[in-house]
Amino acid sequence: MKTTPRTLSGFMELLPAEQLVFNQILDVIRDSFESYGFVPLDTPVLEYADVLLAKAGGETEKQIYRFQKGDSDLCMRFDLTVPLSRYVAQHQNDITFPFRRYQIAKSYRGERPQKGRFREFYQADIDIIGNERLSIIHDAEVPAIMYGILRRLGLNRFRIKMNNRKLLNGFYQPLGLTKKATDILRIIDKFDKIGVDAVQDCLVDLSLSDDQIQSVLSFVQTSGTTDQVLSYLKGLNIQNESFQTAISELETVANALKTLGVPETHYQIDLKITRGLDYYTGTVYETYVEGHPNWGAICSGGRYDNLAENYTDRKMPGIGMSLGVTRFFDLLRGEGLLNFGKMTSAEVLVLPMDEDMSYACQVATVLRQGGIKTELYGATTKFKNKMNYANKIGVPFVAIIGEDERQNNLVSLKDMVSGNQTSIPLSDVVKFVFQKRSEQPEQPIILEVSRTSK
RNA sequence: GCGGAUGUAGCUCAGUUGGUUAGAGCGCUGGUUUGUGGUACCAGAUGUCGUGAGUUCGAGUCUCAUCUUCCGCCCCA
Repeated sequence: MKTTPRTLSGFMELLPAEQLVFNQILDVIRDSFESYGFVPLDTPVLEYADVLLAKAGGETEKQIYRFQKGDSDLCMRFDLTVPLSRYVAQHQNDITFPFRRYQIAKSYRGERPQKGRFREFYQADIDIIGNERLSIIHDAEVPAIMYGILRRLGLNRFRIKMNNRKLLNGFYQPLGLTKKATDILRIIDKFDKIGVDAVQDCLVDLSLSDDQIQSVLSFVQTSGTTDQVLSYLKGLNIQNESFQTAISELETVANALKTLGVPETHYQIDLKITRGLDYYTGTVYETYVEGHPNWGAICSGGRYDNLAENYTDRKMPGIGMSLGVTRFFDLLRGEGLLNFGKMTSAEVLVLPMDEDMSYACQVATVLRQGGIKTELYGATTKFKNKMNYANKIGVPFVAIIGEDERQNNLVSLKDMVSGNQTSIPLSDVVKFVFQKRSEQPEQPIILEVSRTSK
């Protein structure tokens, strides 16, 4: 009896064509992060349980993968932010602030798998950590990076929604709702999902007065352009330091976003955005893909005053955002919006006609040394099968190597899309491939999200 | 943790009130084509019907149990 090959539920595994696209996405993210001067970080998957759970509440403990090995009580990381705070606290004397790090890595949560929810998943995190203070400009810089990434991936119809936690604190205090603010925010967070009526019912259950409910509902439902929302907020005339600070911060961030290259069509102030329950203390973001409200936020984050408070007395404010890559990929794939095609990373497949491989090897070496990803076909089979292989893996060019080519130091290069075949001297083949490559338009990774969703 | 579904070929799925030999499309293999793939035509292979028990002359089909996967809820630090 053979063991049935299988993987754990909630652990994504991809076929070659998909994995290539997934890795392209990771490449774009990594390259974008580095273009803004972020440094890579790679913390361990396993950490001491008491370190990772220094702050955690009940739900975290339920979902975390935790086990004993010898006398050690170990946990698998459930996000990248807690390890970051540990890292920053541990190495604070060796780090130069503001510390800009990115980390693209897997995290683990033992929750019930569902659509777009995995037990092992990639997150792409960026954070900027300050020492005692951190400029508000970074609150605009971080979402600008995420905007750039999504655009580079080929996504156009999305919007980064933002809010400010100080605004919410400042709003609820004069209403006498400070104690209930956490519960209210949790309900408001579901607004787009459950609708205004259900929200109202929930607020009634919290025993808010009718006046309070009306105030809350009309506040969170305020929408419009950035300027409109800002003037609405100013017009409320709430004389509360927190509230006024928030307005000024939102205004600063909105203005800075423009100069950082994010068009107004792609961000907006949305007073329904709350993000989590504690932890965040200033700007908060959630990014939604238009036409896919059921996807939820694909990329979110915000500002926190005190990143490493569980590990050190030093106060380290930070701003960060996280893109859930596994989830994002899975949702895109489910809608058929990913551009799969190739099953190889090679640009050229060298196909020997006969069993004499020496010239074929030479051709492959020339191509590789010229910076062209090249695969050498080694199996002895009928020529038709070799071409069939080339077709299946989706390689753009095939270099056919036979008696004629060998005798004359030529390469017969076939363009697998057009079917055209050209005989080229070996010395020119690298230049020729570069030429062809530059003539082809770059394919977007994500196909335009244009269909209307139901 | 609570609730609802699902399981038949590699994949997506049909399969009648229980009836004798288990079906399609796609994919796969081979051929038409021995230095040229995609399209077309022809041929072929592939199943413990999730698993175990029960009812029955007879179970893919009905009953029970169990496992798997999926979808809501909770939660999302």
